[in-house]
Amino acid sequence: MRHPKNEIEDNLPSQDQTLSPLLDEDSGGNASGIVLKKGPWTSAEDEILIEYVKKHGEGNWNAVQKHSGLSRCGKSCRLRWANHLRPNLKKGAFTAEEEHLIIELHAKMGNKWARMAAHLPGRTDNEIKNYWNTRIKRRQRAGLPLYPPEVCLRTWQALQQTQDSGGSTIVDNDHHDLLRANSYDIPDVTFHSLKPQSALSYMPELPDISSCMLKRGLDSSQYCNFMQSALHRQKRFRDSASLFPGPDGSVKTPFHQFEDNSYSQAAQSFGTPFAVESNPTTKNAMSFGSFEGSHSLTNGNSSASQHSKETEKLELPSLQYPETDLTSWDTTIQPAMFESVDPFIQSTPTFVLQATDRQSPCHSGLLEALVYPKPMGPKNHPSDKNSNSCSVTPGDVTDSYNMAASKTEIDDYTEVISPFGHSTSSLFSECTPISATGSSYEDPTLTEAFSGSHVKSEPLDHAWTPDREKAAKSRVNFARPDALLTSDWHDRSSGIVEDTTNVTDAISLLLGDDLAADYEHFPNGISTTHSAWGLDSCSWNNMPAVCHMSDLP
DNA sequence: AAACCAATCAACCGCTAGCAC
DNA sequence: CGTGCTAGCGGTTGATTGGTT
Repeated sequence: MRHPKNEIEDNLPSQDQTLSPLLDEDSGGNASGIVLKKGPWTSAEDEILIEYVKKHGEGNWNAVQKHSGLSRCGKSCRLRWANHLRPNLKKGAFTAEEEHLIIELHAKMGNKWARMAAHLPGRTDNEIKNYWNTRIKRRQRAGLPLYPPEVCLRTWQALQQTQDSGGSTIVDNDHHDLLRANSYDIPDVTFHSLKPQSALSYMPELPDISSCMLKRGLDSSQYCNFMQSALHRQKRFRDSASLFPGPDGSVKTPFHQFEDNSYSQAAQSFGTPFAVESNPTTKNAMSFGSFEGSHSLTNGNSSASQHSKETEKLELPSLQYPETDLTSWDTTIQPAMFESVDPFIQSTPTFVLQATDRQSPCHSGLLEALVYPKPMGPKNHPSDKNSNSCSVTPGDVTDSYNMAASKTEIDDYTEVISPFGHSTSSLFSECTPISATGSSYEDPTLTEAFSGSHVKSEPLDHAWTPDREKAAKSRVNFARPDALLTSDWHDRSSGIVEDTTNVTDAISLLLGDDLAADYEHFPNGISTTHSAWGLDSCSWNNMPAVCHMSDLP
């Protein structure tokens, strides 16, 4: 207890306590006219409650006051017992394992604190909730993504697995509904590849992911700016496509993978009307609040009718799954994270398969969201510009695009800026462990660098050891977008990624061709040089298991 | 030393699902 | 089926603490 004032009152609540302003006015009183106390509990009250529960057991909380004389409402008693008095409660800070588990669980469940608490023995929903809210604040300030990238990827992979297990790219209605309940209302989009063998119908469930990522990683203007800019680039590129005719006269541009209507559909798939209006001058004309009918920003708890105000609330929901999908995590998250033999490699690399084979823009969207986490929070002040290479604001991005109207011009940029104001190099390092010396994903120095101010960093809770480093090197780091595009892991994925232009196309679609062009500068798409991206450090991937997801009920 | 600010935590509030009647 | 009660959940508030200026 942190209320010494009350600790002094070591006995039953005094009269002036019960008459204090903390008195429960509305529940106040009860049938017997006893005024119920509110506010901090005293140790004396605790003892009474403990005694009561010993005698009568848990439950029937409203009877506590009746039987024990405790001037507390049943609700308050239940809460006090559940959060502080019941046995086997674990006190103290969360361990690294617990924190990691919370992150995983939250990625899957969202703000289902009670359900999360069920997976953390000795912890209460309140504790977890407080921890998470603190974490949100911290990471917002630091401009860090809420989830480690690999969590997003695993979630995405699990999602894909769920879809694929249905034998169709079209998600079953139930799942679809569940996802939609937490996503923007984004129409399914069918993309047609020019290549007959890869013609596909892509029904992106990604919106759930992307919307979540958006919700947590991008603010509306940034995202809209980016999408508008990207789509504008695509359109512009298409318009000038004759400049790059292919051998058969077709044009190998990312955009030409899509039919014209797909263009606007693609934009619509992001819940925006701006695809049709590709004029960049309208870039700020919309906000997330204009997503009519969308209720996803509210964590899926609000009806579609509650829209405007609530959608503006800062809500950082999850890559939510129906809990029935826990099984899908068994084969994806748990082994990849916790076991030395990485089943990510053993299993079907769903993520890459879909991302590449289908040249899915939505994959790029996920990748995009993963690698372009928006520096959230109010501390995007000008000083940030000086902190590191994150030197362009979202608004500047569009400008940078305009300035970089040609590939040649782009080549002059030594540091290509992501649509969200990150350099292409920094954006990766922002998402991934950076230093070979063991700096974690939550490296405080990074935190400071990104935020431009000193903030409390996330705990360096993932101790790095040489053994872990070795183990990490033996596997693909899925936290790293580049890892998805490189390594012999590709070869295991049925050679699907042999044509890296496909990947580039997908990325190009999202990033815009100029950024993708920069992307192409890297061997195999993105640098495979471990040191360049800090692949040596992989703390998140080496978290020991608290429990396997397969053990979860 | 004082003022200020952010972080943390305990507790409350409103809402809802489940259940019994 | 409707009503009332209870337990539980998630969001929010407010007190306290600790760090910084």
